[in-house]
Amino acid sequence: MYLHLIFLVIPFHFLYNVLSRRGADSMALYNEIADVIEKRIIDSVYQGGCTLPDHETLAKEFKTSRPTIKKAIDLLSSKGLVTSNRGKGTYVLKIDHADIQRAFPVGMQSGLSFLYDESRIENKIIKFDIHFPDEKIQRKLQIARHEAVYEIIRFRKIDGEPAVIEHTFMPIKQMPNLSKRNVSGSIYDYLMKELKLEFAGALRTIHAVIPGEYDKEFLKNEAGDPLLEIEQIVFLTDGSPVEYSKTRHRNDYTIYDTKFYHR
Amino acid sequence: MYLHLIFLVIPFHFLYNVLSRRGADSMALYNEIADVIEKRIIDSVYQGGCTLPDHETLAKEFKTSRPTIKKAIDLLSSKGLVTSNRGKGTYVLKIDHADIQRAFPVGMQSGLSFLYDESRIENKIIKFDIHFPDEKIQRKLQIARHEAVYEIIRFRKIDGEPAVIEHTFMPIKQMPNLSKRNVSGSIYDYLMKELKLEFAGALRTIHAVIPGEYDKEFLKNEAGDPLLEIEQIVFLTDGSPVEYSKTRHRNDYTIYDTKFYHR
DNA sequence: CAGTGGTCTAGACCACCAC
DNA sequence: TGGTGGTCTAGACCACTGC
Repeated sequence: MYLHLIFLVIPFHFLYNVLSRRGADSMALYNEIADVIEKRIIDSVYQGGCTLPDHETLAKEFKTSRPTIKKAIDLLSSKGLVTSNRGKGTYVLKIDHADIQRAFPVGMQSGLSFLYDESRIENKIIKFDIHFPDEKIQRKLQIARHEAVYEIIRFRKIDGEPAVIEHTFMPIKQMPNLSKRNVSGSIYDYLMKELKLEFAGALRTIHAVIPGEYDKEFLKNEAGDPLLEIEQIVFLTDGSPVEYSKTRHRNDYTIYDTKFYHR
Repeated sequence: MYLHLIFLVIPFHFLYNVLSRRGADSMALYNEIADVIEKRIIDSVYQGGCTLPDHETLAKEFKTSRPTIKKAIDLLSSKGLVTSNRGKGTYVLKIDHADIQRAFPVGMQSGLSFLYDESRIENKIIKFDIHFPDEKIQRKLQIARHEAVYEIIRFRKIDGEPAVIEHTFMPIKQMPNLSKRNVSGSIYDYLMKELKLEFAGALRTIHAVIPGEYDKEFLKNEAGDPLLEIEQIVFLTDGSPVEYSKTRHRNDYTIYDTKFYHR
């Protein structure tokens, strides 16, 4: 009888965790729940302009706690799918599904290697150099003037069509043996798979620019056709900058790169 | 003796909440903590490339729980100030303070009213019209073809210098009495203060465009000088779109509008 | 007043890292 | 093995909304 009582006292969440252990590679519960709710929104189970079920109800349905449901909904809110109002409920945004944003992958510069199959991309190296950084590069990469950097200019085509020009500075200390060969494919493939570097994020600034000589020569840019330039600093998970670059895009290839939801 | 024991059993967090009640207008605790930590980063109390104290330590310092500290750190992480690594710690990004991102205010189109004092902005209304929406506008604003919209084209100067041209569509149902007078100042001032509309967020797309006739005429744009166009759908807190617009910026005025941190 | 989302707690278990 | 961040719980109190 005594043992029986003790057994009943084991908390439910312990049993839950043991029975349906979240594996190493599996997503967090709040992530899975967010995905399910997102699918329901896309399938119009929850329709634009209507409210989601309240936290309590969702918590019961997914057999979890309110804070976990809250976190899932916060994710959807940051993606621009729903908006929460204290006292009123969480509304689904009315938006054409074709307009729902696509993520811009971190640390992939133009993101070409992410958006297109490797075989469709063609790289041409215009410059590959090592030298000491000027003041601006020192500041952007937070390095001293005696710490050398690679300077790389690459020109990339998609399906034979001119797409982007990248102008990149990277400190040599994090990748002492970078070669022209590494650079001829996806630099980030090399940095991630070979050097096992891990990326924290990227700070990006976007502007329109007047085509210069390189642009006209390589992008086959019509005179007066504007280019979109993305300037970025990419950071590693230890907080240090690993790249400062400017990437010039022909306008028709940039649409997926520049969609954001702002709260 | 019995009463004494009961008294000790009152949970600490209850006492804490009663003693230092978070007021109606005051920020959430995790927000205040994030601000304190951000200030320490800016003051180099926590330096770029170094780790923050661990969650436990911070929780003790701020007399709060670990999840609250975690939420504060997540905020800083999404702003691009720190990056967290399981097993290793939370690192401060090495970045020049001048580069730290500025927020782009929601629902303010170009954000001019936010960035500049009202007195420095000059508005000229080029078009103010009511008509039925074409298919694209129906889709962007998620309305039926019989629901009329305002079409507004405005040209704005800062300190006498041409800055932006806005081309805006708004459903009349949410603002039946919009007049040319409301539009001559900040539209959002009117929508927020008079109509008490509340905004959830904005979905934005950015691209470079070739100057058209309006642009050349009003922005005094040099031939071939590119413009940055921000296309956006703005949403209310009930999930309905309230604006679809395209805003063309002269490049030199856009720098603060287009800075983002991506994880 | 009931119902909603927003916040916070105290503690637990986990995965991952470095030693 | 000890320390880190990541996740989750069960429950609590709050502010805000709308009846």
